[in-house]
Amino acid sequence: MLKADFPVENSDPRAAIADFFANLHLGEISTRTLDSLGAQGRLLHARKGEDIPLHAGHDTVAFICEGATKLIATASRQREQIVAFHFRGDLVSIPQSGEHAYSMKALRDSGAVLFAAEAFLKIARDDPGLLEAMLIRTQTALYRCRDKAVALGKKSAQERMASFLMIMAERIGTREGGGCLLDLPMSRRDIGDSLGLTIETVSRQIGELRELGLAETDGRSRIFLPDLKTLSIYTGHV
Amino acid sequence: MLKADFPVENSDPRAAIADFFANLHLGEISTRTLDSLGAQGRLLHARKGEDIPLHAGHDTVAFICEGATKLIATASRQREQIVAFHFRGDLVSIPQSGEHAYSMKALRDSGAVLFAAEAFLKIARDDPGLLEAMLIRTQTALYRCRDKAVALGKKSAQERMASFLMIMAERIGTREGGGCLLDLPMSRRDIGDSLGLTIETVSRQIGELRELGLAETDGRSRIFLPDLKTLSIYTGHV
DNA sequence: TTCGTTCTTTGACCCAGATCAATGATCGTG
DNA sequence: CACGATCATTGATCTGGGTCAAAGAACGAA
Repeated sequence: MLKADFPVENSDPRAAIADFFANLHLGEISTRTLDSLGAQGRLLHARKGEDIPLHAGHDTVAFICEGATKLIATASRQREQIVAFHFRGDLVSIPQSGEHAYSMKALRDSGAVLFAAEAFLKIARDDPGLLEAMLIRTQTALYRCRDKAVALGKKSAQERMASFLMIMAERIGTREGGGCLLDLPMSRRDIGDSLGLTIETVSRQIGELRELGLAETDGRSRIFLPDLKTLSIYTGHV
Repeated sequence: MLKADFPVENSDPRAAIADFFANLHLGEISTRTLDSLGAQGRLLHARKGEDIPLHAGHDTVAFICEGATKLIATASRQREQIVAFHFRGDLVSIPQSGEHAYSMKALRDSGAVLFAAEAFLKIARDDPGLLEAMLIRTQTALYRCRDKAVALGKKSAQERMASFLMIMAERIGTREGGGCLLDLPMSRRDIGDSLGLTIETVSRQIGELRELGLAETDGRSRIFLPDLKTLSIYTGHV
């Protein structure tokens, strides 16, 4: 099991990769491709809060095998925009150079397989299925990022909060009675840094949704959404 | 010539596609792939301000052959977030269904070849080079979108304006003396809808940059940036 | 060139959400 | 299970950029 014995810094990634593909509907994977990926990938585990070190000097491709992570773009000291959250089964690509510096941190104990993007692409070049899977995943990431841009550019604090909860409900929620139960791995600060808001505003917006009967909180991380239908009205979509 | 006789709604896209690949360093393209693309693609021209109709009911892939376009996500009536600007040589993928409705408009007289994403992918599946080109382009779009998310989430109006000008300088600017000359195809409203600001704020920020000696305007569209180095300090990056 | 329309600039004022400041809840640890 | 540290909530106040309003430029058409 991936989570068995932290901290593990390096072991054979082949099994993790096979698992990743087998469980996550990324389609068939040939033994040859698996061997190549196993040889190039670096499996590593990070405890909650720890940094997941990216390939220095190279673009990185990461498979998230287990846990939950945040991808952070640092605009300048003390201004960190969370660009995406990732969960089990997500595939992330991170540029080395560009406008901003990126880093990745574990929100829970997490496992990931990292590749230098170049090496990964070299393998994918010989396996159209892998290349296509990668393309589809990248498109999904792009579409999500565009949605985030709309939220950050055009939505009120309440709309952002409602959208965030709806997205999380879809990605990691569990149906519970008529509603949806969330166990959020990220802090209020993380939510704020993702939505372009402060922790205080996040807290106030959750408070308002609570008063509207659309969210029930339990501790720091559990949120129950009794009525997704009504909540969706508050997202500011058409 | 693409711009010869507007409005042209449909003609053989094969030549346009060949041109697109030949001029824009998308690598080699086989005759077979070109034939397939030619058979599936819809070449269309749009005058300044016109809508570029996307495939209804399908995800769309678009090659921008000529001109300049904006990709708009509509959150709700009267709230349009411009998700990206595209120029000659850009490759755009647009989802049909998702959180928001997307549309594409020409900022100048423009030519584009459109594909139903499914049909395009089917062709690309037999041409790993094309698939890889598509992947690279999609990654570029993702990286740009993340930069936009950082701007929208964490930057002040002035920083967004400076970043915008720097990005445009890189994409469509022409070096002129020690500085850079821009002929922006988009209106102040477009800039505002792209940066999450109002036209008034955009105008005021340009005014401030003018007073700082970092921008000289001439008419609505021409902006000369005499000192990119200093301007970059105002972008809010590290 | 002139006219009319549309786009841009500038000014006055306002508000959503940031900032500052406590207080209260939660949870990991010994 | 009690302590300390971190995280979340709530309240008071401030401000960057939005909104409203009115000139003033720029461009297209005739």
